[in-house]
Amino acid sequence: MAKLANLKTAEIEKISHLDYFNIAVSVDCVIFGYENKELKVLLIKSDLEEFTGLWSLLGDLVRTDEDIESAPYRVLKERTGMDDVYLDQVHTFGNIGRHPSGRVITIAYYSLIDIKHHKLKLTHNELHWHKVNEIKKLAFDHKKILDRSLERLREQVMEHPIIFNLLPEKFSLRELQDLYQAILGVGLDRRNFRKKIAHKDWLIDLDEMEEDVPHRPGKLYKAKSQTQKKQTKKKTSQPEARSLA
Amino acid sequence: MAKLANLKTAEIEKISHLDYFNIAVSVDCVIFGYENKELKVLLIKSDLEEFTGLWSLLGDLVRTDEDIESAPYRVLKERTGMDDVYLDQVHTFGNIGRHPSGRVITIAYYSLIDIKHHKLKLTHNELHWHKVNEIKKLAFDHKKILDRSLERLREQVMEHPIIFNLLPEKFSLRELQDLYQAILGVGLDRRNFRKKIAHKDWLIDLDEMEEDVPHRPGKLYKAKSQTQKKQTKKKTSQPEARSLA
DNA sequence: GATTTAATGTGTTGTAAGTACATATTTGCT
DNA sequence: AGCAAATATGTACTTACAACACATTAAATC
Repeated sequence: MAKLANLKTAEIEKISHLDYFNIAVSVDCVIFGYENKELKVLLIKSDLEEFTGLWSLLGDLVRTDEDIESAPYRVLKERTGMDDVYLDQVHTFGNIGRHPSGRVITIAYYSLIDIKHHKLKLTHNELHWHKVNEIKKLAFDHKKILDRSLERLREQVMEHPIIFNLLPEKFSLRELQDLYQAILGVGLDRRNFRKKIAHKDWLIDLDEMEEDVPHRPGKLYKAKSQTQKKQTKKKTSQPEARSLA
Repeated sequence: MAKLANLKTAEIEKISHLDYFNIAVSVDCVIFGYENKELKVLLIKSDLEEFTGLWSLLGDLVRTDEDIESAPYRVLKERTGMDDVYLDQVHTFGNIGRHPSGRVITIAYYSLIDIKHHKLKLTHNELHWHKVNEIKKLAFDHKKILDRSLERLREQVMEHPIIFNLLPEKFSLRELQDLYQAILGVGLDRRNFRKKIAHKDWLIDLDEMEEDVPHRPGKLYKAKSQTQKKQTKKKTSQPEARSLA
């Protein structure tokens, strides 16, 4: 372990192994779900004395033999049993004092899963879904991580077809709109919303109707897969003057 | 160092210190500059045998007694002598094999500095500015880091007044447009560009003119500071239905 | 079976932003 | 004086966004 990064060699060799291998690396997952028109996040009771009574995100130390991208998948798999999940790296947090037991930096990921579809072991774990809106305080710096992740989700959800990971396979436009509203925290005009979604080329009309609803049933849609995209589009937009907005 | 992250206590205690403190943490800085209508990045000759002849980003291991956000500032200060720089975290890279000497994950930052304004010790360091467009290969996974940082810069530069960090204090609209074009890699219509910039409330008209240019001189502007923003604006837009575009 | 309720499913119109494009003006240079 | 190379600004067309109204459908109730 002679040379690391871009330090000059002489500089490095004065440094013992332990001087630099003193930072632990963890991942934390902000697992979003959606239920009853509310955005939720999966939390676990903190097992640290310093944080008794507080909830925290699901995380784990990164193993020395796994890519960091693999770590959040492993956490998700272990905790929810799901392994085909949407995951996106948000930010890395590493202030000196963020972990009471030592120097631990954490790489935050957010994940979108369909609450109904997973099989949590909610019983023996102290694992619960919490309404995002009602969370005031979390263990560690996890509230800050949550806030940042929600901010990122709000940015992403506008431009990328990821929101469907929070819904069952078939859904109506009303359900989709309710979900957008829950995430963005605003009300949307139904007619404008539908127009905007319609020309995004994200949906497939299933020619099926909602059932067991106490009103006129709406049409059901499912998300178009990546490969199904842009088949109806006339041409690919060629590189031209990009907007500055 | 008994309990870490959210592992169950029993699980933790089987694990020795060295099992988990085996990952080193570094930061790498993608330092962007602008010169001769071209976007450039500051690189150093790699001092690793595996990468002889290749260039790499400026980086260093994170010290155990500094916040991770402080590390890139330290690197910038050491290498360029500048300490009032724009820095933004981009992404954390941590594949197992990314560093030939051991397990090192790196947190990437990009920085925007005014090439003319800093005082590099370009002589005794093997430090040089490279045109971003012409970079094909770098040491480590630094090409991937560069690509990702440029992508982020392109996103940010549209919506936030950060581009001015690449320019001298006073600049003309043509210089600004050239810079946008260099970053975005596209041509922009001069008249539309000016209109768009004009209503962004980012500039102060200095009532000065360019000098020593071999053509009609343009007006000079400087960037409006954050506190000077929105004074001319009529009202703050209140929370309403957010766009989905 | 007629009425009420609570949704779905369009359509229109005004405004703001984006795009393409043309002409006159100012300075330095020869 | 005339040319070269920019600045500076305006207009018409088109597309996206926001606000808003009405007819339709199915289930539940009377």
